[in-house]
Amino acid sequence: MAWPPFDSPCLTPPPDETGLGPCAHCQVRHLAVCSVLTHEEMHALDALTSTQLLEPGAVLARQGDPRRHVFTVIRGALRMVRLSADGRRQVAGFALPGDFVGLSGSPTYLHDVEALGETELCRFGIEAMNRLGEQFPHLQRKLLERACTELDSARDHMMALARKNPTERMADFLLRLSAQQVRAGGSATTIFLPMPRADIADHLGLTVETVSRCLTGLRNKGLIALPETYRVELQDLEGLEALNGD
Amino acid sequence: MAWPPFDSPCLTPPPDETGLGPCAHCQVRHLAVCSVLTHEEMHALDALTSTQLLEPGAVLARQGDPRRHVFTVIRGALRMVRLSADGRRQVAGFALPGDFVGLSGSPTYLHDVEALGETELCRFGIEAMNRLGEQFPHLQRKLLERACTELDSARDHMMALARKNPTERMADFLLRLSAQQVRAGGSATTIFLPMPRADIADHLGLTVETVSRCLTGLRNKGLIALPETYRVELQDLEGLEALNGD
DNA sequence: CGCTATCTTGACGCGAGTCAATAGTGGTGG
DNA sequence: CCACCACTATTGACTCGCGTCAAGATAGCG
Repeated sequence: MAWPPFDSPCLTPPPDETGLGPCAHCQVRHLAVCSVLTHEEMHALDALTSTQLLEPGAVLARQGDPRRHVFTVIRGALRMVRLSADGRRQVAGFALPGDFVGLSGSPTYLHDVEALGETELCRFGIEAMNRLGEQFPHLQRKLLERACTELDSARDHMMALARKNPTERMADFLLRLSAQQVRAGGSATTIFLPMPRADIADHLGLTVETVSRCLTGLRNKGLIALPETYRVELQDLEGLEALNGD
Repeated sequence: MAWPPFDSPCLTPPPDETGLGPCAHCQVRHLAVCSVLTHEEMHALDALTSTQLLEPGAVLARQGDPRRHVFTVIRGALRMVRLSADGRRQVAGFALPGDFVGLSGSPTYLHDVEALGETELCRFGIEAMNRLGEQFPHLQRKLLERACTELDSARDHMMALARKNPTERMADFLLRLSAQQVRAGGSATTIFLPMPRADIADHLGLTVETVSRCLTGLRNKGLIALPETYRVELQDLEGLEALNGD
């Protein structure tokens, strides 16, 4: 399988000469749930986490496997995929740097979790996570906040799937990616797509062909440019927002 | 507007002769998040809650209003409705007895919340709720669990909206209602629909006509019976599950 | 340089939306 | 008690947008 060429900045932590643990140097700490912990509290975290490096396409978790770990994405991207018995595919979402993966009430994973491009992440055991949550109520509070935010965006997406046409869904998707990139300190208008068209299609409840047609449609209207297959320039944010509707 | 005839059992709390507060007598305590609190802890709750009775169609919250309260449904049912600028409508979900309404990260309500039939609920201020969460970490933990469960079911529903045909969505919906009723101690096969067809349609991303056609289709296949407009008999659970797919 | 996988573009058909008519249901007032 | 009205649900006929199928274009990789 061919993968989108990844250009994530290489964020190797600097050598530790401060006596602080690796978590204190974490490149995505300001984005991650761990941001609520003090330096001392993070020492407890250091003992419970390990970083993990995934090759493009590597499978982190398989739908149905016992759910033993949760993750924070440090670099790269993940996709969460559900496959039904008859082969229908749905991408529940993508996780970018700073995102927390694993908020679920199920004892087993409900999605395959796969790396898009080379991806680095931070792994916690679920048990450890729960103990940590009881130990540090503000961490649990932060997790609740995250869960609530994700609920809001899941409901937004339900609205899109239920009531928006393909072009509107595409605009919605691009704007969400843009916002996510801005939060991570990136550009609002130059978007890098870490996933192939098929993933976008399965995320938006469309086919690859329709995704392609929508993109060229938006290009022909002058709302976006497509300098490369995996890069989108948002040329008219207001136009896109108007399209997106509400 | 005409409303489905409600037949919720009348669950007036018995007179208090035990010295315990009203929360201890709550009819849905075993279903609600409050179930994790001890009798003593519930005294703190008694001081912060008030029950509220809504007429059919009453509006509890309006999309865009500042989000000041959260709720537990005691009797009846609520719908959460989002309306876009151009009038497209989506019902994000229904809340039945025991359900907690208000998990969100937004400072304003993202949905209209409206009563289906006469509905009784328990109201908490958000501030009070947050303080209570810090005071009782196991309550916050329970809220996190709820949020995670809701996330799972939101993602299930995303899969349905993105990849299932109308009949499959209908089967999925009926089975979810059935499961919800079982949890509340009701029958698995005799389902009461507290909402009109338009709400089902807007929940499943369909039109009223399609909902109607799907129901008669399922009836003609012998999977369900429709003794009344607002009552469904599930006559072949396995058949429905097979239809639902995955 | 050719192989393979992805993306794009085109032609066609079908399933669900739209529009319209009919049937049912509950509420009200004569 | 029944007639009427307003509203919801059901059913039918038609339309069209998106999925399906098929053919090229493009790009990464050996």
